[in-house]
Amino acid sequence: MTTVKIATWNVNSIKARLQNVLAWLKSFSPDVVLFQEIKCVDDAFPRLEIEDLGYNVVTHGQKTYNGVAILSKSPIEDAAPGLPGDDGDDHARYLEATVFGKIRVASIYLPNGNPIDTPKFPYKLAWMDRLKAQMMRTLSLEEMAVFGGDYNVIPKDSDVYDARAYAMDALMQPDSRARFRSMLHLGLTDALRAFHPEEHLYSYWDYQAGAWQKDHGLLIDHLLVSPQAADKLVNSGIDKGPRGKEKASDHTPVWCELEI
DNA sequence: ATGCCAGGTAACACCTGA
Repeated sequence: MTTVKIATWNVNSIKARLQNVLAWLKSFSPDVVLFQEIKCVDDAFPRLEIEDLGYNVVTHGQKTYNGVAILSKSPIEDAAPGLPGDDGDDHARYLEATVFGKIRVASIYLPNGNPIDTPKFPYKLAWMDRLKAQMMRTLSLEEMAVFGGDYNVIPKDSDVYDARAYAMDALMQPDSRARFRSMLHLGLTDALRAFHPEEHLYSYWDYQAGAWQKDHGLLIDHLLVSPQAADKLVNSGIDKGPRGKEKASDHTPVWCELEI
């Protein structure tokens, strides 16, 4: 039996976060990592520093904005950047690959969608439709799959410190939530919730207004796993450690473990 | 009602984020 620990983390710039990331990789020792918002082109990714810690690396980068990456202590096979159907969409928000020879993982940076009265919101919803279509294709393989990332969706009112404060926010609009639920209805399991049903667990705290100190957070980073992966789930959690460090990202890692 | 903070780019201001 092999235990595979898979974590997702929106690092808010890999270059600004490199020392925090290296320290976390050493101490937490995840086997697979899904990064979002690396905010750099592929050639600028600090690949050597991370490879020195025993990881293989694939990136789907972009200048200044977005950008996703996958790390694995195993070889990484069949990496596929981008979502089918996003012709003309130059946002680097999706990367899928196979790790440990048999687990298909995706690093997802779903569009934020604010403000909701601008084209950004319908862009978010259309992107969610394309993501769901890709999930269906991958699920049709009937293998272990983990779709992790910054979904930019607050699934329930109890996943935010003050639902009223976010009522008009794209992260908790009924249209956003319905699409998130429809992904679960494909047969995906929310890996965090499989072990942690408790309310007011967060993965993001704004830099502003002392949100971290007041625990004014949001739960927007999620790991959705296929039935074949759900059968192998043994644990999950949120590692709040990195959010409390100097020069922290505003997100903290969410993780799960599979016994394969 | 607005800005608060942080990062990137490019320039000493503006965009984006959630």
